[in-house]
Amino acid sequence: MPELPEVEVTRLSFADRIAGAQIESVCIGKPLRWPLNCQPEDLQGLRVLGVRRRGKYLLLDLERGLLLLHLGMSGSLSYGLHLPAAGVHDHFELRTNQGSLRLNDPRRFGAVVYATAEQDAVAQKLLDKLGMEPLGEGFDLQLFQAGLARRQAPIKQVLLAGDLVVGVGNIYASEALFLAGIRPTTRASRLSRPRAARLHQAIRDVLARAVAKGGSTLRDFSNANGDMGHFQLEAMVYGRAGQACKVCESTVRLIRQGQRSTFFCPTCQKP
DNA sequence: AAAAGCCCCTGGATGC
DNA sequence: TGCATCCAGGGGCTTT
Repeated sequence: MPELPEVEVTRLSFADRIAGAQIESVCIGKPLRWPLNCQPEDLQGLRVLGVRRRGKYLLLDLERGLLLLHLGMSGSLSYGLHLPAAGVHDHFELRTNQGSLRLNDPRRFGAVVYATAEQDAVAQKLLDKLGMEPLGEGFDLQLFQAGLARRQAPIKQVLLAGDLVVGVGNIYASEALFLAGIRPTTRASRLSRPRAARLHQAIRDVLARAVAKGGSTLRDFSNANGDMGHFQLEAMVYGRAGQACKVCESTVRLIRQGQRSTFFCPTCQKP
């Protein structure tokens, strides 16, 4: 499910309302990807200072330490004063005096992990390997070009790896490569600097537009208010195998790369 | 170091 | 209707 746009849209949908809240209790459901790394009672009484995002992680800053939330493939958050009764796929709930934050995640690839600080071992293990943030100032073109130059893997898989640039998942990798006119199978190191620059811009553009559209809702994504996204309607290639390219009318193709689907237009996207 | 495969888990769609 | 198979927005770990 959630790539950078969906995570950011989720953050924006509840960050203001949870800021300053005091944690009253914490409920745990079935195990997620990793253990919470503290006792639920340890969080009682702490204030939530704010919510940041790093890649596909949400970072809840607490007055002591922070919670790292990851939505995995099927996770979504809901936030409100009166949430409906918890269901079988609700696996974490933070109850505060300003509302409850609840994680629903059928596949349980998501995670909620407590770290005492961003520098502690638990947080660093998860955050240290993350690449540049594509939105904002830190997405340096020269570093991006240099990073691509030393990778022999297909460009699609370099984007998905997340150690060069974060947040680009399976939907937006296909979409960004379409916008840049680059075939997903092209080896990253073979891209000319102008083409790499075009991809750099395409990544920024597609992610920013997706955030503006509330993200993509393929089956069940919604933000913490339950609102669905609309960007999937604007996808140029993702999910459109066999259909006509919206630009040139060639048939959009589907291939497998690293056990994931990749969509591209054989005419608009050059090797 | 980098790349490729496997695996975690549940549910929906499709095919027989 | 029932059952098997495949597929899904991620990414850590192990092996080459």
